[in-house]
Amino acid sequence: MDQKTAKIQDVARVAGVSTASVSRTLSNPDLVAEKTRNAVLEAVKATGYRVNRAARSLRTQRSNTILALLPDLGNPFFSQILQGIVSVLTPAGYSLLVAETKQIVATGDTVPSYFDDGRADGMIVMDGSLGAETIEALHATPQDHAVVFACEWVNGAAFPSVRSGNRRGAEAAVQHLYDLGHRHIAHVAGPEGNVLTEARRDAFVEATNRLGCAPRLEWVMAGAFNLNAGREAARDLLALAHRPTAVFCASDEIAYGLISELRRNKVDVPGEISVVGFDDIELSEHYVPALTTMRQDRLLLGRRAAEMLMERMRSKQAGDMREILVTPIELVARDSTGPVAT
Amino acid sequence: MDQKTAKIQDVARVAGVSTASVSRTLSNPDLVAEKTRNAVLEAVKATGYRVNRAARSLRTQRSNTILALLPDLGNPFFSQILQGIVSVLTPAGYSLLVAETKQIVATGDTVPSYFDDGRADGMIVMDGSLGAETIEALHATPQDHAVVFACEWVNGAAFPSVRSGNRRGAEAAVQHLYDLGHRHIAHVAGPEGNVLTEARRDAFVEATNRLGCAPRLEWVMAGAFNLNAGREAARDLLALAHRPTAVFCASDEIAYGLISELRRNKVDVPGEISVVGFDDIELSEHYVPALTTMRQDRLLLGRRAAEMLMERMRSKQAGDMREILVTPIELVARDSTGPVAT
DNA sequence: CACATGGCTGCAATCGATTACATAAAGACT
DNA sequence: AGTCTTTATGTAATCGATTGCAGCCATGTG
Repeated sequence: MDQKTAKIQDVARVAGVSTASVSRTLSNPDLVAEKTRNAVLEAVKATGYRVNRAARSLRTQRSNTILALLPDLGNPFFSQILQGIVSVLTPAGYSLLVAETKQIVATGDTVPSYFDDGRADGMIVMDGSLGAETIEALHATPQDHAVVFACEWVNGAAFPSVRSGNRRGAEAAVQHLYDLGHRHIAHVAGPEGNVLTEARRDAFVEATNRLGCAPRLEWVMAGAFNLNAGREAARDLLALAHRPTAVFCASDEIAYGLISELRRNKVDVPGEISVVGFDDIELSEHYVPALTTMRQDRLLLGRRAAEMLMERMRSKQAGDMREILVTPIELVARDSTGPVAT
Repeated sequence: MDQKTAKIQDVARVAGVSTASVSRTLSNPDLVAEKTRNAVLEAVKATGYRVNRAARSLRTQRSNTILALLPDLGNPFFSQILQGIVSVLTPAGYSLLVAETKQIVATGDTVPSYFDDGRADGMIVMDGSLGAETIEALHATPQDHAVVFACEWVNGAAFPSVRSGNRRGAEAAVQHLYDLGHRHIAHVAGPEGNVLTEARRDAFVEATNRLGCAPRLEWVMAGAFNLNAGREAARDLLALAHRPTAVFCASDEIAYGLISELRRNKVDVPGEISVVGFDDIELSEHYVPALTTMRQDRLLLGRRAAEMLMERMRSKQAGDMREILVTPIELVARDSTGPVAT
C-alpha cells in the first residue's frame, strides 16, 4: 500500500488530474481552481505524499539548504548563534547544514564546492580565518550574493557581515574601569591573527590612549579565547614588578581562568584587581564573583545573519557587499569590578 | 567558459568517452581501464567538474546526509557531541543537517519526513522527549535501521543508543562522598520526566540505600539542568532544619548555581557542604573551588554514535535494535568535596 | 454570430547523474 | 580455427518533480 512512498504520479491518479496540477497546487496554489485544489489536497492526504527533495532540487536548481561554516563546532560559544540561525531558517523552509572548516579541507573538499555541487544555496560563515583563495573562489561562484559572515569576518573580503560592536564594547569596558578610578589597565587578548582579537585590542589601545592612561607594553598579552589563556595571563601578571589594577579580558572564559588563578594566589578580585570580561555567557551571572562583562546577544546575532541572508537571496540583487550590521553590546556591571584601591 | 558548471556530458566529451565511464571513474574506479581513468580525471580537472548532488541523490535514492536532532541547539552541552559526530561523518562522505525538535513541529513538519522526502539517510537523535507517535512513525519508515539515539533516549523505544554510564556515574559520586564520611547526602536532579534525570536519580537512591544512608525525602529535589535550578536548590537547602553535609548534582551547571548561592550565604564549600557535579564541562577545572565531578567524554559519545550509525547503514541488516553502548564515565576529585566536618 | 480574452489544465521536455544490459575486444583453451 | 571467458565500454532508460507551451472552455464584446 504505502510501503513505497507515493510519488506525484500516484497523487495525480488518485485525484484524477495531471501531475502538473498536483505540482502547482503544492507550490503555487493560486494557479489552480478551488475544486482541483481540494481534490489534490485530499489525494495528498490519502496517499501520504511528500515531495521528493532530490527531484525538486534537480529540477529547480535549488536545495533549500544553507551551510553554517564554523571554525570549531566544539566551542559552545557558537551554539546560541546556531540556534538563532535555525529559528529563522526553519520557518523560511530552509534546512541547515553545519560543517567545520578543518574537516572540509582535511577530506580534500572545499568550501565553494557546497555551491558547485548544489548542496547549499547560501552560506553563513563564522570563520574569519578563511584564506584568500577561498574568498576568491566564493566570489567566482554564481551564488556569491548568498554569502554572509557572522560573528567573525575576513578583513578586506567583499562579503556582508553581522557582528557585535567589538570596538564599542572594548571602549565601554575601558571607560567603566576608568570611571572606577583605574589608570593602570591591562588587556588579555584572544589568539593572534583573529579579527575579534584585533578589533578589541585596537579599541582597547585607542581608548586607553585617549583617556591618557596608555598601558605598559607588557600589560597587553594575547593567547586564546579560553580558560588556560586566562590562567597563563594571571601567572604573567603576578610575575610583574608593576601590576595593573584592572584587567580587560577579551572573553569571559579568559576572565574565569584569570580570576581563578589570581585567587589561588591570594589576590583578591575586585579588591586588588578588577576584571572585566567579554560575551556574558550564561555562567557569568552566577560566577563568584559575578562577572562584570560586555553582553553580546548571540541568539540575535545568529538571527540577524540568517535574516540578512534570506533577504539577499530573495532579492536576487547583489546588494551592498560591504554592508556591516552591528548588533548591540552592553556593559553589565557586576561584582568583579570595583573602585581602585587607594 | 566555466561560467556554467560543467556536467558529466561535458567531461565525457572532453575525455572522449561516454558518461558511463566518467561516472564509473568517479564512483567505482576499478571498473575502468587505467588509460580511460586518466583521461577522465584529466578532463575532470580541466573542466572543474563537480557531481551534482541532487541528480545523484535522485538516481541513487540516497542523500549522503545525516540529521542530528536536538531538543535545544542553544545548550552548549551538545556542541562537543556535534563535533564528535562531524569528525566521523565528514570523512565518511556524509553531511550533517541539524534541526531542533520544536522548530520542526512548529512549522508543521515532522521528524520522519526527513526520511520520506529524502533529505536524510540516517538520524542521530539527542532528544529523549520524542512522543510515541513519532517513534512509531520512524519505525514505519524503510530507514528505521538508520536511527541511533545519542546521549538521551526514549524509554521503551526499540532503537539502539549510545549514552554515558549515568547509573554508574551516580553510584561513583555517592561512593566518593560516602568514603569521605558523608552519611547525609542530598541530590539535585534535572527536569522531571527526562530520562537522564531518572537514571541518575534512581541510581542515587539505590546507592544511598545500599550504603545504609537513605536520604530524607526533602533532600531529593528536581528542577532543570541549569544554574537557576542550582540556585533554587541552595535556597531550599538553607531553609531546611536538617541540612545534608553533601550534595550530588545532576549537572555541573546545577552545581555552580548551588555553590555560588551557598557561598553568597556564607556556607563554605566544601567546609560545610561538599558538592559533586556531573559532566565535567571545561570550566569545572577552573571554577573556584575546582569542581569534583563525573567526567563524560562528549566528543567520544558523539563519535561513537556516528560510528554506530555508519556501521548499521553499511550492513543493511537491522541489527540489534535494543543495543545500548555505554561510554565510560569517571570521577574527577577536585576541591569541592572534602571529609565531613566532625 | 465571429472573435478576443482570460482562466485552467494537460502534455511532454527537462534537470544531471547512475546503471542494467548489450556489445565489442582480447585473451584462453581445446 | 572455433568457442568460451573476461574485461572494458557504450547506449539508453530511469529517478521524480517542475514548467513552457499549447489547447480548451466559458465568458465578454462588437
